[in-house]
Order: sequence, then structure tokens, then C-alpha cells
Amino acid sequence: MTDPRVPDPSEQSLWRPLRLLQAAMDADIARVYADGHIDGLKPSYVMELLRLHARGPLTITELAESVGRTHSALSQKVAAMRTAGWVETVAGDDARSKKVALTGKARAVVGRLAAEWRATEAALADLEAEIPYPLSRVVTDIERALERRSFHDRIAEKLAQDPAWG
Amino acid sequence: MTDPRVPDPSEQSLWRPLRLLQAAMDADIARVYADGHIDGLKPSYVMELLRLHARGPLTITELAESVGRTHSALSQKVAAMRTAGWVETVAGDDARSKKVALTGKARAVVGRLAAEWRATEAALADLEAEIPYPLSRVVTDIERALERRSFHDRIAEKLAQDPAWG
DNA sequence: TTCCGATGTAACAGTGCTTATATAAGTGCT
DNA sequence: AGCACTTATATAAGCACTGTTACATCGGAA
Repeated sequence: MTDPRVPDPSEQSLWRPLRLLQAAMDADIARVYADGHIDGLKPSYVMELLRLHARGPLTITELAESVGRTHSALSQKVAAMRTAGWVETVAGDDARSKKVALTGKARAVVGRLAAEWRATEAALADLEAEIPYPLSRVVTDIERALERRSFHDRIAEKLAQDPAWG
Repeated sequence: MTDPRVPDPSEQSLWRPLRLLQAAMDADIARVYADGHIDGLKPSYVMELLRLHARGPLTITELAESVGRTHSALSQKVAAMRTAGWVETVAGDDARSKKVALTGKARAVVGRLAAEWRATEAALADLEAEIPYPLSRVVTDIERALERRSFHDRIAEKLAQDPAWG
């Protein structure tokens, strides 16, 4: 029952450690947010808040396009953020488009969010400096390799060579 | 309004490319499954099917423990897989525990799933060989660095140094 | 007036969990 | 045997999150 040709996902060689590492780092980032405990702020709002802070008031449509979602999805998210008191709608260029702007409450905490963000980036940069070959270079190495031949095509080729296939 | 001290997540330096890369590779793996178009097989079932194939019939509780979920969660997943015709319940060691086993239909396709899995691993191994410094070494490098000091602590330290904090 | 553009909202889909409860079967004690 | 307790599984109900489609509204432009 332990056929070596039958891979057991639990023993996965490469993909899994990478995922675990990334999940662990994500969890640590989440812990940082939790440490700072900003009351009622959902982590999923942070990106929008920082973007509004960096770019100033944006319309729903602009926000939607910047994250590749429908206006409806963003409208709902913004509505939730408004209910939670993080954003408010101000008059836009004409009366049909409104701009989403940070509230005072949001402005009071966005500095800390930005600091957390910078700290995460800085920690990552330090981590990079500490290892022999920077992660960012590996990423671009891989990206270049995948430009030459996509991951999908590589898998398909291996598959075609596998006698158990077809 | 474009304060350089205010990070805009859309311009994120390091984390984002890594996520995008991983998402792109995930999407390619999903495409491989879609190519093979095994009717009605949800990608989320693949792991369990391969595990059952590799290890033989397992109880719900064993499956639950192996993925770190409650038995209830697994019971529901197994029920769905049973409805879809991928697994059946066979008698276990005593009458209260049942073992989850692959059906003939599942056995007919699990060879292909295993081949896809192997192909993905092989493609990954080739990709590794193609880049100057293997991803797996970077992963262990980072793991070792994080053993010395956790990512959380690194971020917290950076945060403490940030005048905008507090 | 008619249409478009921007937004809001209702209804719902789907994944993947959780808690609490139900049912049944084994185990140990008296 | 009768009882309490534990183990294994099933199921009901619901939540959190995230997203979708379809429709409604309202202001501006031609």
C-alpha cells in the first residue's frame, strides 16, 4: 500500500515548505496587527486605508479598478468600512460620483498602519540581507525562467512523458 | 498627498511579487487539472484522494488529524466526496468506526492525479535546476534565519525604532 | 428625451469552517 | 445484565468571508 509511485501530498517536497513558510510569515504579520490592536479594524481594510492615505480620496470605481474587482464588490466593502467609521463619502467631481475619504478616526490610526507596513518591509529587507541569496533575486530568476517556458507547459511536458498518463 | 513615508500597498516591493508568482503557479497547476477535465472532481478533493490511495482506507478521525481539522469538518467533506462518488465507507476495525475507501471510479482516475502530482514536482525540480540558487535552499535559509529570530520579533523591533509609532 | 456613467443594493453562491446535538457502539464496573 | 462513560461518526444550523449578477436610482450630456 506504500507504492513509491503514488505521491502522498503530506510528504510533498518543495511546494509545501514554501507555503508553510509563507503562511507562518503571514501569521506573524497578522500578530503584529493584533498586537497594535486597533479596535474593530479588519485586516482586509488595511490595504484600502493605506491606499486612500497615500493617494487621497478616490471614487469607488477607481478603487475597484485598482484591485481588479467589480464596482459592486467595492461598493459593499466601502459601505462596511463606512459603517465601521473608517471612511466617509465626500462630493466628487460631479454629483453622481462620490469620493471615498478617510474619516478622522481613520486618519488617527493610519499612521500606525503605515508604520507597521514599513516595519514589515524593513524586516523583510533585513531578512534578505541575512541570507546568502536574496529572495527577490530568486523571484526574478524564476519569473525569467517561466517567461521562457510557462509552468503549465513544463508540467504538461512532464505529464506527456509519464507512462501512467493517458 | 503623495508622502513618501506613506507606503502604498500597490507599490509593495517584495512580498507582492512573491505572492503573484505563487498565485500564477497555482493557477497553472489548476489549469493542468482543468486540462485533464476529470468530471466533477473538485481540486480540494485531490489531496484526500491521493492520501487514501497512498495509505489505503483511513477513518474519518485519521483523516481529520492528518489535516488538523475537526472530525466534523472532515465528515462533511467525506460526505460530499461520497455523494460525488469518489469514496465509499467500508467497515472499520469495529462497528462504530468506518473507513473511507476509494471507489472504483476514484481508482480509475487517481493514477492520473498521481501522475499530475509527479509531473508538477518534476517540473518544479527542473525549474530549480534552471535557476542559479534553488528555491529550496532559500526556503531553508529563511527558515534558519527565522529560527534565530522570528519574523514577528523582527517586525516589532523595526516598529519600535519607528518614530511614527506610539 | 434618451442614454450613459457612477453608485447603491438585493439576492444569492460557494467554500470551509465552527458549535452543538444526535446516534450508535464499544468498555468497564457493579 | 444494567449502567455510566467514552469513542466514532453524522447532521443541523450557522457564521465569516468574498464574491457575483441583476436591477434600481440619479445626475449629466447629447
